[in-house]
Amino acid sequence: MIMQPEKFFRALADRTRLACLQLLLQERSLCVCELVHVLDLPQPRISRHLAQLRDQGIVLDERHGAWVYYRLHPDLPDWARQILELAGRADHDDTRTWRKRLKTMPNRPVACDQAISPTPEP
Amino acid sequence: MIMQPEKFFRALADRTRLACLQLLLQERSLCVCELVHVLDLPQPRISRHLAQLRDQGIVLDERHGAWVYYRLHPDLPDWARQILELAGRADHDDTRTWRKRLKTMPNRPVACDQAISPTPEP
DNA sequence: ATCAAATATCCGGATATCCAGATATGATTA
DNA sequence: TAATCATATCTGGATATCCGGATATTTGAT
Repeated sequence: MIMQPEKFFRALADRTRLACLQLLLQERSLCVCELVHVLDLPQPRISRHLAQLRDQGIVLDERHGAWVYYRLHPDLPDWARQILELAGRADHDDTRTWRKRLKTMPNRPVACDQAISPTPEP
Repeated sequence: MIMQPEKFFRALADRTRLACLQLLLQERSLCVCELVHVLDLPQPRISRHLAQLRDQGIVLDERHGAWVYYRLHPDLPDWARQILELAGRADHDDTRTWRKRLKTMPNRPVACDQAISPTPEP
């Protein structure tokens, strides 16, 4: 897979996409509803941007039942990952806020590489 | 100076600007006509993009006689510099080509931090 | 088969971006 | 002062991008 810096930067040049990618860098994989909750943005907007990232080979999606989990594409070149990392450090405040919201998300589905079935209620 | 990653990425999301910045990272400072020669692009286009980068605090301009020399803004945060560095490594072929063109540029003006006066013809 | 949840896509419209070409400004030289 | 080189800006038009809201689609449960 070829990944030109110019294209990659264009992908990062949007609030929503940048936020999604930084979250995906930290948490191994997230489903759409988690991103919607954490970022507090309309679902179609998240989906649209994720589709864009998928089409560019930046993220990968994987369906598990009703949920679709996204993660950084395994073949994403190192330089691209490192750029994300640097950006994450630059707006550290945001990422910390997001992390907190993720932890307290109600009815959060389980991670896709841990199980398939939805959250069992106690 | 505040520099948000999103804004910075937007600045890099253009062929012309990205090329200028990578050149400025390698060569300490360059004037418009050098960039025009190396990148082989119309002068107004280079000027326009440099102005954009200046307005965002990414580069700094300094007039020396008829020439205007640009360089990366000294206050540009480290993370931003490192991102440029990584991008430069990613399209190494381009940067090498540019470097060669710069070396062979005819009537190249002297660097702004070495002298002020225009190129003395032998 | 029906319903609801999770996700994806379509449709307009508003806005931003990029460019080429013309022209203006500023500096140097004759 | 006139001419010229280096650089900057303006103008309009083509294209891209982003968004909200409506609507499909897919899936799991009843």
